[in-house]
This record gives sequence, C-alpha cells and structure tokens, in this order.
Amino acid sequence: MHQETIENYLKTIYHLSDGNAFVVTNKELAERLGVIPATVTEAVKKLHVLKLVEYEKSYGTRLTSAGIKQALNIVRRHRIWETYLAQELGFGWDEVHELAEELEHIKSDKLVQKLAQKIGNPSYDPHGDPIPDEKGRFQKAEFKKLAEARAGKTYTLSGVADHSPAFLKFLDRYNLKIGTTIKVLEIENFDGSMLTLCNSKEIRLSLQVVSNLLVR
Amino acid sequence: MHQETIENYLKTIYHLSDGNAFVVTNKELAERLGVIPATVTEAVKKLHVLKLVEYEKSYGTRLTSAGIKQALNIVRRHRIWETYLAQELGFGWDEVHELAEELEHIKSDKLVQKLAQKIGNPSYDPHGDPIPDEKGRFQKAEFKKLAEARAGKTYTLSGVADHSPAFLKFLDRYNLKIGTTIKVLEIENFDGSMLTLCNSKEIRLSLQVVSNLLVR
DNA sequence: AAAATTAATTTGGCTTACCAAAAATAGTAA
DNA sequence: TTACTATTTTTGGTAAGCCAAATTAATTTT
Repeated sequence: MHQETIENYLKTIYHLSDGNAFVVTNKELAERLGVIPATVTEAVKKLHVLKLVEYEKSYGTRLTSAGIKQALNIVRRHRIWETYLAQELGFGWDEVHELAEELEHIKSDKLVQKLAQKIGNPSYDPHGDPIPDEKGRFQKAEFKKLAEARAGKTYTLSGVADHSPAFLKFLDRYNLKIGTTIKVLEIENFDGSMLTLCNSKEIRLSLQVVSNLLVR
Repeated sequence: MHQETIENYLKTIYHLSDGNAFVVTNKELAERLGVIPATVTEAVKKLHVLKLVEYEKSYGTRLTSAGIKQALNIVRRHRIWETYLAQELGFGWDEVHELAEELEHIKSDKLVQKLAQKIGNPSYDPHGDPIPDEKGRFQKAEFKKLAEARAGKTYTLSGVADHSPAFLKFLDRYNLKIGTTIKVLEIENFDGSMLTLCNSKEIRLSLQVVSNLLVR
C-alpha cells in the first residue's frame, strides 16, 4: 500500500471517529475519501493486515494504537504546515488547508520539527485546532458553538468548525478572526440568527454561521 | 500519466540532454530513473502523445519546447526549495536535494513564488546551480573545473558538480563552501591531486575532488 | 417474523507504472 | 557483407487503487 494512501485513510478514520464512538463505517469513509464503499472494503482489509486498524467485516473499522499514533503524526504535520504557511509565508487561513493536504505527506520528521521550531511550537493552528506534539499529546480545547451562546454575553472567537474557503473568506470580510471578541446582542427566535457586536460593528450572523463559530 | 511521473521524466531528460546533443537514450533514462529500458519506452511514447517530447523509435527522445518549459519550471521549483531549506530552515547543503525531490512536486506556483520572494529571488542555489526565473530564463554560469586550473592562481569556489551528501559533507569538513577562495599551490603530476590553500590552510585535494569543484 | 431498505462485500474489469523475457533493430567488428 | 553485440521494443504479467454491478448481510419497517 502506498504511504500516501495509508496516511489519507488513517487521517480520515481519525477525524471521523473523533467525536463519534470510534467505529467508522465504510460508507462514511467512502464519502470523505471520494471513493465508493467497495474500494474502502479493500483498503481497510489491507490496513488491518498492517495492524493499523481493527476491522471486522460488516461491523466497522477503528484505529489500533499504532494507527492512532500515525494518525496524530499526520494531523500534526498538517497543522504545523498550515500554521507555517500562514505565519511565515503570508497565506490566508482560507488557503492553507489545501496546500497542507499535499505538504503533510512529505516524509521528513526533521522538516516538521524545523518548521514547528520556526513558528514557536504553537499549540493551535490558524483555525483554532490543536496541534499534537511529537508524542501525539494535545489539549483538546473545550470550545462551544456560538449558536449555543446566550444574549448579552461576550465571547472570544477561538475556532471554526467549517474550514471551507468560502466560509473563511466570509469571516474575513467582517474581519472576524481567531481572538476577535464577539458580543451577542440578541438572538432571533424565528431563524436562529444572532445580532452581534464584532469589532465595534453590529452584524447579524445567520444560524449557519454561528453554528460554525467556536467560542470561549 | 501521473503528474509526478511526467515531472520526473522531463526533469531527467532535461538534465541528461543538457551537456549532450539534446537526444537522450532509453538506457540512460532508465538508469537515472531506476527503471528498466522497457519501462522508459512505454513512458516516452506517452510523453510524445502529450507533446512533451519528440520521440522516434530506436532513435531517441528529446524535449519539445513545451517539455523544456515544464522541465525548467521543475528545475526552478527544485532549486528554490533547496535554497529555501538551506537559508530559512537551516538545512545543510548535503540535505536539501533529497527533500527538494519531494517538495518540487507540490502543485502551487504561488507557494514557489512566496518562497522565492522570502529568500530574495536568488539566481543560484546552495550548490551554485542557476535558478531559472518564472519564465525559464537563467544565466548559465561559466565555471570551470578546478581540475583544469593552473598552479599559482587563485579561484573562488562557485559550484559543485557532484551533489552527493558524501562529497558535500567532505567539503564541510574543510569548511569549503560556495564563495571560499582557493589558491592552487602546486599540481601533482603523478595522481593529478592539488596542493591548495583554503581558509589559510594547506590542503591536498584528490583529482576526484578537484574534478567536482567548479570555480571562477 | 416477513418484507423492504440500506450497507457491506464480492466479482469482474480498468488504468498506471512497473518488470522479465523474447523478439526486433541498430551498430560494430570481422 | 556477414556475424556479433548492444539497445530497443514487444509481449505477457504483477500490484495498487479504483469503479460498476451483483450478491450477501444487517437493519428497519410494517
């Protein structure tokens, strides 16, 4: 199996099983990876032989500890690259994901280590996601969706649930970035939208938007 | 055909045809690429269909202008990465080639442009090789081998013909780097070695070594 | 529990990039 | 010009990664 294929499967299984109960279905994996379920069946069998996942037919797949370890390393590489591209090379947070998807596969721990060092071994990437350290440790930040916030309170934007360029560019238009203070002025009952105060301006944010803003 | 395969073929054909008369044999290509000639036959046929090479059976292969253009772009990407890794991330000149072999395939002109800008759009990479600009232009430096130098004269190390880590680490041991001044004290008739003055120290360099040192 | 639905797996096939061995071609020497 | 040698091309074959369609298993509905 090609290393890049392995990495993409492990990373995807990791992300899918994260919130859920660890077991991932072929259908989910197929959708995320842009292949059909039959292809996934073949692949997870091979990953099982490599002892990177536990797999029982018609039940599901989950990472072994070796699989988790490798997955965390890939996540680390991805997020280090994202942060490096943003901080050192001036890419926008809407551009870094796609590039990091390629760069994360470069086979050099030393390179990642140097990149990390250059940007001061950060704990979070440009989207507010935690960066695992060399040993895979990271503090999972306990953000909540702005959608669950209460009127009158003030929050700090600490992450985004949607990483799509479209969403991130939308936030850029209102100068909403990690660290920006958001005060919830009122919550509209009808559509769940919120009237907020961001950067001293009153902005109405749709439910779609506030559901993807993670705050502290 | 996979983009990475295409790029490796174009780059290799370019390098092989550089000094020679432009036409490259399958055998040469196969050796450089680590495959057998039969594989090369298949590949160059496909490159021909893509109009990246001219190919006539049992004669040889050479790049078309479109092929040269793409080859120069790959060479640019490779050398920009090498220089970036050395200058910005502190890699040794013996380490950058291998990493650049992977990084050169990242599909983003914008990234290369930012890297180049960060290091001041240099004209030469850490080994003294010229870096083509966005349009493929570069001044081919007219270095000569130190092996062809005359006793009593003083030269400036401007490039290396051998890029192997072993050779480059050897040069490091004597603090020989691009820009170092080398005075040829005497040339030994017997084995072609040279007694030289480098960094105020007398060093004897073998024919093997002086043949791979390019000077001005 | 039987029927219907949904998901997973198998089977047969495709493409790419390879290789090994045989056949064809070119180049060189006698 | 023939014989020998080296190179190139052709001809089967393989492993990955993928798909479409058929089959089998689970899961829901009724």
